[in-house]
Amino acid sequence: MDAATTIKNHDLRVTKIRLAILEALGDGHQAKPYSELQAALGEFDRTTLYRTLLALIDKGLIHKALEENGESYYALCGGCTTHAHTHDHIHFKCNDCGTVECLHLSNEIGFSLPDVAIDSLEITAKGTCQNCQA
Amino acid sequence: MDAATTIKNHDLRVTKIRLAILEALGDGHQAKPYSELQAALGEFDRTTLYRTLLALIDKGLIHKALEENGESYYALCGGCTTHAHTHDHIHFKCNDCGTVECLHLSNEIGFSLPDVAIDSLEITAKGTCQNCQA
DNA sequence: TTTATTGTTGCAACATTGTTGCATTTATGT
DNA sequence: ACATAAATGCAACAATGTTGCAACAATAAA
Repeated sequence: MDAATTIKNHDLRVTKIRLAILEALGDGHQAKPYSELQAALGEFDRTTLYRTLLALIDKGLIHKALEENGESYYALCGGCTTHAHTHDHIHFKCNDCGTVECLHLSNEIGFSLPDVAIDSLEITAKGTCQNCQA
Repeated sequence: MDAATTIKNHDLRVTKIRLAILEALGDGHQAKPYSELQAALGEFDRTTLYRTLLALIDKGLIHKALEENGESYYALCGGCTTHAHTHDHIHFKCNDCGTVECLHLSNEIGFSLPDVAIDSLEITAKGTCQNCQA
């Protein structure tokens, strides 16, 4: 399914910046920092980028993978999960190259905490990715 | 051990704002958002607060528990772990009251990812805390 | 294809947080 | 009490978040 169709299917109009953002987020398993999106989408107004990201998140096309040092990382939802907003994956950041990836978990993570009811989990692992391992 | 001694033991001079921050962070298992610290420490310059937080993190007295919506949450290290920067706990945020707590894990979380070497893990759980459960 | 309308965009403006440099003040050892 | 290195406060600027509003464009209907 192409990007335009995806956008339509999520109750959004097909516009230049929306196509551009989906294209900028690439193959879908890698999260891009805001600054990189801003640079790549320099032709559009900053506010428009801001609101478009909100809209895409709201409609379930993308998600905020993590926030680090005041910067947000965004990634496609489709690349990670079948159902939007069901993120059964973790985020991995390579300390060497800085790449942030959405990875599936082979095994379920199960643990419980006393006295609290857990709705959702966010897991960020840091280390060295395959490319950066000697 | 009182706050002043703790500060000294970490190679920092004992100053008003440092004592105030440690006091503001309270009993140690609860993380406070920056805005709350800023409000509580309004008598000090914003830059001083900023640099003091950096210093306390650097020396291992506090840690940044999580970042959410562009806001950082800080908590005492001592309340969570014996050794600074060894955070064998997760962060739990209550969706109702907004409280962020550092919680110990009774069981170890073990999982592996193919092709990457994991150095550290950050886990944030969201749900309902004991107080907010009907 | 033209029109209507509703969503979208760009601009201006302001708030908050992060960050650095520098002069002044303060904590601490001697 | 004094010297000195550390810590603070102030000014200034960058980046991101956020809102209002007028202009514009994507879509559906005529």
